[in-house]
Amino acid sequence: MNNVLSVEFLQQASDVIKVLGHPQRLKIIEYLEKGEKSVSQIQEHLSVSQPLASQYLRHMHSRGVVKYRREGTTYFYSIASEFIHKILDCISECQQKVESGEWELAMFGTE
Amino acid sequence: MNNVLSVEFLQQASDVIKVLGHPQRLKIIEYLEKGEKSVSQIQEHLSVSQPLASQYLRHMHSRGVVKYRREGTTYFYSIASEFIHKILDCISECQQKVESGEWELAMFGTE
DNA sequence: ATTTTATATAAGAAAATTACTATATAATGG
DNA sequence: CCATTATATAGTAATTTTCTTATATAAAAT
Repeated sequence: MNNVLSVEFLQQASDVIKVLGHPQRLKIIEYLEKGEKSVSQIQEHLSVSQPLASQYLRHMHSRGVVKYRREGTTYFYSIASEFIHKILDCISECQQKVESGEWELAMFGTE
Repeated sequence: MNNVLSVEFLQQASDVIKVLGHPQRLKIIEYLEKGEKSVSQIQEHLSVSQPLASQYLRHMHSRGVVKYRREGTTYFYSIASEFIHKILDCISECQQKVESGEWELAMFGTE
């Protein structure tokens, strides 16, 4: 618990976390929690253009956040890492606390 | 658990998560887990210039990630949100799994 | 073979982030 | 009052990210 994060781990973890620090990509992750989805499903779910959806997924894939399975011309994407599941659990839990008024998320934010 | 994250929450959560998607800022958070620290302590811990440390902290403060307490000319920063504690727990836990070989963090990454 | 469907890739403009240098503020000690 | 200490703020160049438009690929259907 009091383990010091190594420099290497800090870098790797940041790269993965950065993927989630983006509303649309976070929404994709949340959507994929329900199970694998095709690019067009994801595209519709986000209401973005096809290349943008594809670009999101390529980006997420290159960071080890999602993986895919191909079936004909269709690509089914899914969450690649247990780490992502854990983080999303944590975020969902947080939302519940925030919605119940127990926590606040943005307390300052008057930059 | 199957709760859908709201658009508003997605945006807010992303803003907070984005703060952590940066090795130096993540290192600050980790350091602050031990308790409040002054700017100069943080500066030394990261080996960065004073303005850069201050800028990191201002940035983190504006996103509700850290708070501060003033004592004379010294500012003591600390973690502002339970959410951050939770996320860091999650990350630490992940590091342990990764170090033990149970998980992999970056599986693809051949962009 | 040609067209259609599903998705990937490329290239570039616009916007945001990052980190630097220089300067300002505010409390403290002499 | 002046110097010092601790930190904040401003301005800015360099880099990175983001999103758009245009084009390519590859399987499937006609």
